Amino acid sequence: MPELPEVETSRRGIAPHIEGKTFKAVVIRQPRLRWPVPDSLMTTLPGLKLDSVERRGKYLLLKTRQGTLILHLGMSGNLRITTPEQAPGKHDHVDFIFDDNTLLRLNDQRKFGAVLWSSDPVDRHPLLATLGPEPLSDAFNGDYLLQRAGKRSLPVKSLLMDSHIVVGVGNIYASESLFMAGILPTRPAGEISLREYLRLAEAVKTVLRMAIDKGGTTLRDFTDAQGKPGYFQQALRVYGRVDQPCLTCAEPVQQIKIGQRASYFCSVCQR
DNA sequence: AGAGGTACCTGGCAGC
DNA sequence: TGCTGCCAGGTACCTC
Repeated sequence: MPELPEVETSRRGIAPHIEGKTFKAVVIRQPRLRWPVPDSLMTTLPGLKLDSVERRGKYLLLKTRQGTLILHLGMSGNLRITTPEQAPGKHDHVDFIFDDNTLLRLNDQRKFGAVLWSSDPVDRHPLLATLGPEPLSDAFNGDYLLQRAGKRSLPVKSLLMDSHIVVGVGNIYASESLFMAGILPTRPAGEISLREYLRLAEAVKTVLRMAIDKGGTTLRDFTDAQGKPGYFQQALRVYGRVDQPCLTCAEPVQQIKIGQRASYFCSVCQR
């Protein structure tokens, strides 16, 4: 799925088309996503003005004065700006139609995504309240990582992918950031030095910023709001490159499983 | 508290 | 061709 750069690409793609417009109708073709899509959206949303499209971690927040529509793209979700004349495809589960007939369409083959409504302040929603800091904020830095790692024994890659530690870093960018920082993904989080965590925090920021600049990574089906793929996959240094030469030292890139997820690294460049 | 595994779902691919 | 098993960008929830 969409990790932070892909969600941010979606946000930037949809925002200019829908901000300031008023919801006219909601069509729910498939309510069985990660959690049931609430029926009440069909009566609650029409007539509400969308003030802004924001992002918290991998959640998109469509804010109105009366509450916030929370969208999550799961592993395979996509948002598309289109029109009601465009017939829905197989996995087009929910449509949001605005007063000028602009249509925001959620497609999600694997149905791990979510569409929820929060009438309370959205940062207090149970899914958002316990999230870690944004990786591109000053709150995320080497000192913070060292403090959160404590004496924990879990692999540093798993720490980085825990949204309660830091949001937005998924399986691709965890491998890429650890490569850039020169740290083995298997190292116990509690045994990593401040110096290394300072490097790691900077690497995470750099990798995410570069990926956002390229419109995200498209491995199979991620596209932006206009249906175009991202281009960061061309810049991946280790992810998906098992047995291919390391771009720094030519040693073959290795693949192992960490917490059931494929993890890629160079055993020479990362220590 | 922390670590590890399972579950949700669809579809593509390798291997037999 | 068809079956089986495995894999995929996430993450809440369960058990130990």
